[in-house]
Amino acid sequence: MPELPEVETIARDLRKAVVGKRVIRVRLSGLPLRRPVGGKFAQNLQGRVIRRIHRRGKYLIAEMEPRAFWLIHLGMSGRIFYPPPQNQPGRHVHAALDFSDSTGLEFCDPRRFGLLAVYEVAKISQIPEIAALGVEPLSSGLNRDWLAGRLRPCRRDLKAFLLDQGEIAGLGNIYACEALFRARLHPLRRCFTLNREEAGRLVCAVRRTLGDAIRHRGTSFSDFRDANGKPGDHQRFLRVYQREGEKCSRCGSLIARLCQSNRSTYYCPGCQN
DNA sequence: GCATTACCCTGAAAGC
DNA sequence: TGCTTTCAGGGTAATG
Repeated sequence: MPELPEVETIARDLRKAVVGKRVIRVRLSGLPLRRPVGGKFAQNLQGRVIRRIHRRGKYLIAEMEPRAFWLIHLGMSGRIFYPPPQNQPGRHVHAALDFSDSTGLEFCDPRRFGLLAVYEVAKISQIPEIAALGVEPLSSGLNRDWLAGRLRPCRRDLKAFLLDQGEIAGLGNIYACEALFRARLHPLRRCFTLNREEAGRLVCAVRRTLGDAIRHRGTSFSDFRDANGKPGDHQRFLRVYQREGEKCSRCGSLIARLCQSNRSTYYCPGCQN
């Protein structure tokens, strides 16, 4: 399930691989993703050259020339193959691009929660999905003062806040759980109850959790693979996620699980409060 | 206006 | 062995 570290890993791979390539053909499955991917999508990509690859939150953005932006969200199970696998026809391939140098790229998404779109706008910030995103967690915008200010009027619990892409862009279930563990904060704590010191702890925890995961090229359970088809390595370093019943590495209590917003939250009842 | 819930989807795992 | 059920979760619309 691609969150910020997984998307960043793919963005870094693609920067080396596809910048400068011209799209000459786009084939679509015709099946809808989060939104239908129409023929206009293919028309808008064909003939354009990939100039830069950006990441914002969990979105990949290919900056095209003449000016347009190709927006990609991997959803739950989206994968990008560069180059596409040779030996087997890809199942669940929803977009296949051919480049002018005879290479190609495929977007595959079994669960179809992903998103593909092209926007002919002047700036990335004019893309509606991007404009709706909150602070980038690895930027200076995420700091103790900013977070304390956002938490003060908020009555939600911390986990829901961390998952809100309009607040902090890029955290999903895995890294929200891990960051709360690292910050020693209980996922059910109401946001407004945090003091400045705790807000500062959470900022550090989010940054370090994401930074470590990027260094390990993301977390792979079943779905995530980088652009070359290789799994990430960070699952070996998770301290609470999917470790229900195991001993906490910090205090020895047993890791517990609860259900929040229909998602599993893993935490240590001994040292998160 | 804010917070919560239901829904979309398919593969993997569990249960029978 | 094979079928059915359950679970996983990102984003969004609907609901409270």
